[in-house]
Amino acid sequence: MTSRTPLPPSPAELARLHEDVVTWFASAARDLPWRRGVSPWAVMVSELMLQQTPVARVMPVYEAWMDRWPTPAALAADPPGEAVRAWGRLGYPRRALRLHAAATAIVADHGGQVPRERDALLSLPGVGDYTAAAIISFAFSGRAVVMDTNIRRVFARVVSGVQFPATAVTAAERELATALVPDHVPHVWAAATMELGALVCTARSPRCQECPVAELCGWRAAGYPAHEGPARRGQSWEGTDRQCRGRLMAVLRDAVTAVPKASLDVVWPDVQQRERCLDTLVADGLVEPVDADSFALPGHR
DNA sequence: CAGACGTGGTG
DNA sequence: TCACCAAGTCT
Repeated sequence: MTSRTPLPPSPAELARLHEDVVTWFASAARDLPWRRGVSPWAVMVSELMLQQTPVARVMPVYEAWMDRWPTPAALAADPPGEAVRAWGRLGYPRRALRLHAAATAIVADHGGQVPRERDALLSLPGVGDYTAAAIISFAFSGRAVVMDTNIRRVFARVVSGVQFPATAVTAAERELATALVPDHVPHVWAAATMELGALVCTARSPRCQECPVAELCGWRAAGYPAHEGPARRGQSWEGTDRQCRGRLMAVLRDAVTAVPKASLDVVWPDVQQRERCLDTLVADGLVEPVDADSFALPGHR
Protein backbone atom coordinates (compact mmCIF):
# COMPACT_ATOMS: atom_id res chain seq x y z
CA MET A 1 0.00 0.00 0.00
CA THR A 2 2.53 2.58 -1.08
CA SER A 3 -0.02 4.67 -2.94
CA ARG A 4 -2.86 6.31 -1.12
CA THR A 5 -6.28 4.80 -1.54
CA PRO A 6 -8.37 7.27 -3.51
CA LEU A 7 -11.55 8.45 -1.94
CA PRO A 8 -14.52 8.34 -4.26
CA PRO A 9 -15.56 11.85 -5.21
CA SER A 10 -18.53 13.41 -3.46
CA PRO A 11 -21.86 13.16 -5.26
CA ALA A 12 -21.55 16.78 -6.30
CA GLU A 13 -18.05 16.31 -7.69
CA LEU A 14 -19.17 13.14 -9.41
CA ALA A 15 -22.06 14.90 -11.12
CA ARG A 16 -19.73 17.65 -12.28
CA LEU A 17 -17.23 15.11 -13.58
CA HIS A 18 -19.90 13.27 -15.53
CA GLU A 19 -21.35 16.40 -17.03
CA ASP A 20 -18.04 17.96 -18.03
CA VAL A 21 -16.67 14.81 -19.65
CA VAL A 22 -19.86 13.97 -21.50
CA THR A 23 -20.31 17.54 -22.71
CA TRP A 24 -16.73 17.62 -23.96
CA PHE A 25 -17.28 14.30 -25.74
CA ALA A 26 -20.31 15.66 -27.59
CA SER A 27 -18.12 18.14 -29.43
CA ALA A 28 -14.75 16.37 -29.48
CA ALA A 29 -15.63 12.78 -30.35
CA ARG A 30 -13.99 11.42 -33.48
CA ASP A 31 -16.23 10.18 -36.24
CA LEU A 32 -15.00 6.59 -36.28
CA PRO A 33 -16.59 4.00 -38.57
CA TRP A 34 -17.55 1.69 -35.71
CA ARG A 35 -19.38 4.52 -33.96
CA ARG A 36 -21.91 5.06 -36.72
CA GLY A 37 -24.67 2.90 -35.31
CA VAL A 38 -23.23 -0.22 -36.85
CA SER A 39 -24.13 -3.81 -35.95
CA PRO A 40 -22.92 -5.53 -32.76
CA TRP A 41 -20.76 -7.70 -35.01
CA ALA A 42 -19.09 -4.61 -36.45
CA VAL A 43 -18.42 -3.33 -32.94
CA MET A 44 -16.98 -6.68 -31.98
CA VAL A 45 -14.70 -6.77 -35.04
CA SER A 46 -13.44 -3.26 -34.26
CA GLU A 47 -12.76 -4.15 -30.64
CA LEU A 48 -10.70 -7.22 -31.49
CA MET A 49 -8.71 -5.20 -34.02
CA LEU A 50 -8.16 -2.34 -31.58
CA GLN A 51 -6.61 -4.57 -28.94
CA GLN A 52 -3.10 -3.12 -28.65
CA THR A 53 -3.37 -1.57 -32.10
CA PRO A 54 -3.77 2.15 -32.95
CA VAL A 55 -6.99 3.43 -34.52
CA ALA A 56 -5.27 4.74 -37.65
CA ARG A 57 -3.91 1.36 -38.56
CA VAL A 58 -7.16 -0.45 -37.86
CA MET A 59 -9.39 1.75 -39.99
CA PRO A 60 -8.66 0.46 -43.53
CA VAL A 61 -8.49 -3.18 -42.45
CA TYR A 62 -11.78 -2.84 -40.59
CA GLU A 63 -13.55 -1.37 -43.64
CA ALA A 64 -12.32 -4.12 -45.95
CA TRP A 65 -13.19 -6.79 -43.37
CA MET A 66 -16.77 -5.58 -42.91
CA ASP A 67 -17.29 -5.33 -46.67
CA ARG A 68 -16.20 -8.92 -47.04
CA TRP A 69 -17.72 -10.43 -43.88
CA PRO A 70 -20.71 -8.32 -42.79
CA THR A 71 -21.98 -11.05 -40.45
CA PRO A 72 -20.49 -13.73 -38.19
CA ALA A 73 -21.96 -16.36 -40.54
CA ALA A 74 -20.13 -14.87 -43.51
CA LEU A 75 -16.79 -15.08 -41.73
CA ALA A 76 -17.47 -18.55 -40.34
CA ALA A 77 -18.15 -19.79 -43.86
CA ASP A 78 -14.61 -19.00 -44.98
CA PRO A 79 -11.47 -20.82 -43.84
CA PRO A 80 -9.59 -19.31 -40.86
CA GLY A 81 -6.57 -18.71 -43.06
CA GLU A 82 -8.54 -16.12 -45.01
CA ALA A 83 -9.14 -14.24 -41.78
CA VAL A 84 -5.43 -14.36 -40.99
CA ARG A 85 -4.65 -13.08 -44.49
CA ALA A 86 -7.17 -10.26 -44.29
CA TRP A 87 -5.74 -9.29 -40.90
CA GLY A 88 -2.74 -8.07 -42.81
CA ARG A 89 -0.13 -6.29 -40.75
CA LEU A 90 -2.28 -5.41 -37.74
CA GLY A 91 -0.10 -7.62 -35.58
CA TYR A 92 -0.94 -10.39 -33.10
CA PRO A 93 -2.48 -12.54 -35.86
CA ARG A 94 -3.87 -14.96 -33.28
CA ARG A 95 -6.57 -12.33 -32.87
CA ALA A 96 -7.72 -13.07 -36.43
CA LEU A 97 -7.92 -16.74 -35.56
CA ARG A 98 -9.85 -15.96 -32.39
CA LEU A 99 -12.27 -13.72 -34.26
CA HIS A 100 -12.91 -16.49 -36.76
CA ALA A 101 -13.43 -18.99 -33.94
CA ALA A 102 -15.73 -16.54 -32.18
CA ALA A 103 -17.79 -16.14 -35.36
CA THR A 104 -18.08 -19.91 -35.61
CA ALA A 105 -19.22 -20.13 -31.99
CA ILE A 106 -21.71 -17.31 -32.48
CA VAL A 107 -23.25 -19.20 -35.40
CA ALA A 108 -23.23 -22.51 -33.53
CA ASP A 109 -24.42 -21.32 -30.13
CA HIS A 110 -26.14 -17.97 -30.55
CA GLY A 111 -28.14 -18.15 -33.76
CA GLY A 112 -25.60 -16.05 -35.61
CA GLN A 113 -26.13 -13.02 -33.36
CA VAL A 114 -23.50 -11.52 -31.08
CA PRO A 115 -24.71 -12.30 -27.56
CA ARG A 116 -25.38 -9.47 -25.14
CA GLU A 117 -24.77 -11.31 -21.88
CA ARG A 118 -21.39 -10.87 -20.23
CA ASP A 119 -20.84 -14.57 -19.53
CA ALA A 120 -21.68 -15.55 -23.10
CA LEU A 121 -19.35 -12.89 -24.43
CA LEU A 122 -16.53 -13.96 -22.11
CA SER A 123 -16.81 -17.51 -23.39
CA LEU A 124 -15.97 -16.35 -26.91
CA PRO A 125 -12.33 -16.63 -28.02
CA GLY A 126 -10.53 -13.31 -27.91
CA VAL A 127 -13.11 -11.67 -25.68
CA GLY A 128 -11.78 -10.85 -22.24
CA ASP A 129 -12.94 -8.56 -19.49
CA TYR A 130 -12.40 -5.35 -21.42
CA THR A 131 -13.86 -6.47 -24.74
CA ALA A 132 -16.96 -7.98 -23.14
CA ALA A 133 -17.63 -4.69 -21.37
CA ALA A 134 -16.95 -2.72 -24.54
CA ILE A 135 -19.41 -4.81 -26.58
CA ILE A 136 -22.10 -4.50 -23.91
CA SER A 137 -21.49 -0.79 -23.78
CA PHE A 138 -20.91 0.22 -27.40
CA ALA A 139 -22.96 -2.37 -29.26
CA PHE A 140 -25.92 -2.61 -26.91
CA SER A 141 -25.80 0.69 -25.02
CA GLY A 142 -25.73 -1.38 -21.86
CA ARG A 143 -24.27 -0.80 -18.44
CA ALA A 144 -20.75 -2.12 -17.98
CA VAL A 145 -17.55 -1.27 -16.18
CA VAL A 146 -15.27 -0.58 -19.12
CA MET A 147 -11.61 -0.44 -18.19
CA ASP A 148 -9.09 -0.03 -20.96
CA THR A 149 -5.68 1.61 -20.80
CA ASN A 150 -7.16 5.05 -21.57
CA ILE A 151 -9.89 4.93 -18.96
CA ARG A 152 -7.54 3.54 -16.34
CA ARG A 153 -5.10 6.37 -16.96
CA VAL A 154 -7.82 9.04 -16.79
CA PHE A 155 -9.13 7.70 -13.49
CA ALA A 156 -5.62 7.32 -12.09
CA ARG A 157 -4.92 10.97 -12.77
CA VAL A 158 -8.21 12.74 -12.22
CA VAL A 159 -9.46 10.74 -9.26
CA SER A 160 -6.43 9.08 -7.70
CA GLY A 161 -3.96 11.87 -8.35
CA VAL A 162 -1.20 9.70 -9.81
CA GLN A 163 0.42 9.71 -13.22
CA PHE A 164 -0.22 6.08 -14.16
CA PRO A 165 -2.34 3.21 -12.88
CA ALA A 166 -0.74 0.05 -11.49
CA THR A 167 0.40 -2.57 -13.97
CA ALA A 168 -2.46 -4.90 -13.10
CA VAL A 169 -5.99 -3.86 -12.21
CA THR A 170 -6.43 -3.81 -8.43
CA ALA A 171 -9.61 -4.52 -6.53
CA ALA A 172 -9.71 -0.91 -5.35
CA GLU A 173 -9.36 0.33 -8.88
CA ARG A 174 -12.23 -1.82 -10.06
CA GLU A 175 -14.40 -0.63 -7.19
CA LEU A 176 -13.62 2.95 -8.05
CA ALA A 177 -14.45 2.47 -11.72
CA THR A 178 -17.68 0.74 -10.75
CA ALA A 179 -18.66 3.58 -8.44
CA LEU A 180 -18.01 6.11 -11.21
CA VAL A 181 -20.41 4.56 -13.75
CA PRO A 182 -23.39 6.91 -13.90
CA ASP A 183 -27.02 5.79 -13.79
CA HIS A 184 -27.82 7.74 -16.92
CA VAL A 185 -26.37 6.65 -20.32
CA PRO A 186 -23.47 4.67 -18.84
CA HIS A 187 -22.30 3.74 -22.36
CA VAL A 188 -21.70 7.39 -23.18
CA TRP A 189 -19.59 7.71 -20.05
CA ALA A 190 -17.48 4.77 -21.17
CA ALA A 191 -16.96 6.18 -24.66
CA ALA A 192 -16.32 9.69 -23.35
CA THR A 193 -13.71 8.72 -20.75
CA MET A 194 -11.98 6.49 -23.27
CA GLU A 195 -11.89 9.31 -25.80
CA LEU A 196 -10.56 11.73 -23.20
CA GLY A 197 -7.69 9.36 -22.51
CA ALA A 198 -7.01 8.86 -26.20
CA LEU A 199 -7.09 12.53 -27.24
CA VAL A 200 -6.27 14.65 -24.18
CA CYS A 201 -5.12 12.68 -21.16
CA THR A 202 -2.49 10.80 -23.15
CA ALA A 203 0.34 8.73 -21.72
CA ARG A 204 3.29 10.74 -23.03
CA SER A 205 2.28 14.41 -23.35
CA PRO A 206 -1.12 15.12 -21.82
CA ARG A 207 -2.88 18.20 -23.20
CA CYS A 208 -3.99 19.53 -19.86
CA GLN A 209 -4.74 22.94 -21.40
CA GLU A 210 -7.52 21.35 -23.42
CA CYS A 211 -8.84 19.14 -20.64
CA PRO A 212 -12.47 19.64 -19.66
CA VAL A 213 -11.85 18.41 -16.13
CA ALA A 214 -8.49 20.01 -15.39
CA GLU A 215 -10.07 21.91 -12.49
CA LEU A 216 -11.13 18.61 -10.93
CA CYS A 217 -7.90 16.73 -11.62
CA GLY A 218 -6.14 15.23 -8.61
CA TRP A 219 -2.87 14.74 -10.45
CA ARG A 220 -2.83 18.39 -11.47
CA ALA A 221 -3.76 19.49 -7.94
CA ALA A 222 -0.88 17.44 -6.58
CA GLY A 223 1.58 19.18 -8.91
CA TYR A 224 1.91 16.38 -11.49
CA PRO A 225 4.03 14.00 -9.37
CA ALA A 226 6.03 11.49 -11.42
CA HIS A 227 5.07 7.84 -11.42
CA GLU A 228 6.25 5.86 -8.41
CA GLY A 229 6.99 2.20 -8.67
CA PRO A 230 8.47 -0.07 -11.30
CA ALA A 231 8.79 1.24 -14.83
CA ARG A 232 6.85 -0.66 -17.41
CA ARG A 233 8.72 -3.59 -18.87
CA GLY A 234 9.91 -2.69 -22.31
CA GLN A 235 9.10 -5.18 -25.02
CA SER A 236 12.26 -6.58 -26.52
CA TRP A 237 12.13 -7.17 -30.22
CA GLU A 238 15.34 -7.64 -32.18
CA GLY A 239 16.06 -11.32 -32.57
CA THR A 240 13.03 -12.53 -30.64
CA ASP A 241 10.67 -15.34 -31.55
CA ARG A 242 8.03 -12.71 -32.12
CA GLN A 243 10.08 -11.11 -34.84
CA CYS A 244 10.85 -14.49 -36.37
CA ARG A 245 7.20 -15.52 -36.32
CA GLY A 246 6.26 -12.21 -37.89
CA ARG A 247 8.67 -12.81 -40.76
CA LEU A 248 7.32 -16.30 -41.38
CA MET A 249 3.71 -15.14 -41.25
CA ALA A 250 4.40 -12.33 -43.71
CA VAL A 251 5.63 -14.86 -46.27
CA LEU A 252 2.57 -17.07 -45.81
CA ARG A 253 0.18 -14.12 -45.91
CA ASP A 254 1.59 -12.75 -49.13
CA ALA A 255 1.52 -16.08 -50.93
CA VAL A 256 -1.58 -17.18 -52.83
CA THR A 257 -0.68 -20.85 -52.80
CA ALA A 258 1.23 -23.14 -50.47
CA VAL A 259 4.77 -22.01 -49.79
CA PRO A 260 7.77 -24.30 -50.19
CA LYS A 261 9.80 -24.51 -47.02
CA ALA A 262 12.79 -23.00 -48.81
CA SER A 263 10.87 -19.72 -49.08
CA LEU A 264 10.52 -19.65 -45.30
CA ASP A 265 14.13 -20.60 -44.69
CA VAL A 266 15.46 -17.47 -46.38
CA VAL A 267 13.71 -14.99 -44.06
CA TRP A 268 15.45 -16.08 -40.84
CA PRO A 269 19.09 -17.15 -40.52
CA ASP A 270 19.00 -19.08 -37.24
CA VAL A 271 17.87 -22.59 -38.20
CA GLN A 272 17.02 -23.73 -34.67
CA GLN A 273 14.96 -20.68 -33.88
CA ARG A 274 13.25 -20.73 -37.26
CA GLU A 275 12.21 -24.36 -36.87
CA ARG A 276 10.98 -23.74 -33.35
CA CYS A 277 8.93 -20.74 -34.44
CA LEU A 278 7.42 -22.62 -37.35
CA ASP A 279 6.45 -25.37 -34.92
CA THR A 280 4.77 -22.94 -32.53
CA LEU A 281 2.93 -21.28 -35.41
CA VAL A 282 1.59 -24.68 -36.43
CA ALA A 283 0.72 -25.45 -32.81
CA ASP A 284 -1.09 -22.11 -32.58
CA GLY A 285 -3.11 -22.97 -35.68
CA LEU A 286 -1.73 -20.04 -37.64
CA VAL A 287 0.12 -22.24 -40.10
CA GLU A 288 -0.76 -25.60 -41.63
CA PRO A 289 1.67 -28.11 -43.11
CA VAL A 290 0.43 -28.99 -46.59
CA ASP A 291 2.91 -31.73 -47.33
CA ALA A 292 6.43 -32.68 -46.31
CA ASP A 293 7.90 -29.59 -47.89
CA SER A 294 5.26 -26.85 -47.96
CA PHE A 295 3.12 -24.76 -45.67
CA ALA A 296 0.07 -22.51 -45.94
CA LEU A 297 -2.37 -20.50 -43.89
CA PRO A 298 -4.92 -22.74 -42.13
CA GLY A 299 -7.78 -24.20 -44.16
CA HIS A 300 -6.33 -23.41 -47.57
CA ARG A 301 -7.40 -25.52 -50.53
C1' DC B 1 0.89 -13.45 -12.18
C1' DA B 2 4.60 -12.30 -15.12
C1' DG B 3 5.60 -13.14 -19.75
C1' DA B 4 4.46 -14.15 -24.60
C1' DC B 5 2.35 -12.38 -28.38
C1' DG B 6 3.24 -8.18 -33.99
C1' DT B 7 3.69 -3.98 -35.95
C1' DG B 8 4.83 0.64 -36.85
C1' DG B 9 4.34 5.56 -35.50
C1' DT B 10 6.35 9.09 -32.56
C1' DG B 11 7.97 12.35 -28.65
C1' DT C 1 17.62 8.35 -32.59
C1' DC C 2 15.29 4.84 -30.01
C1' DA C 3 12.62 3.52 -26.15
C1' DC C 4 7.93 3.91 -25.41
C1' DC C 5 3.33 3.15 -26.58
C1' DA C 6 -1.32 1.50 -28.84
C1' DA C 7 -9.59 0.23 -27.26
C1' DG C 8 -5.78 -6.84 -24.30
C1' DT C 9 -6.01 -11.92 -24.00
C1' DC C 10 -4.29 -16.14 -22.62
C1' DT C 11 -1.49 -19.28 -19.97
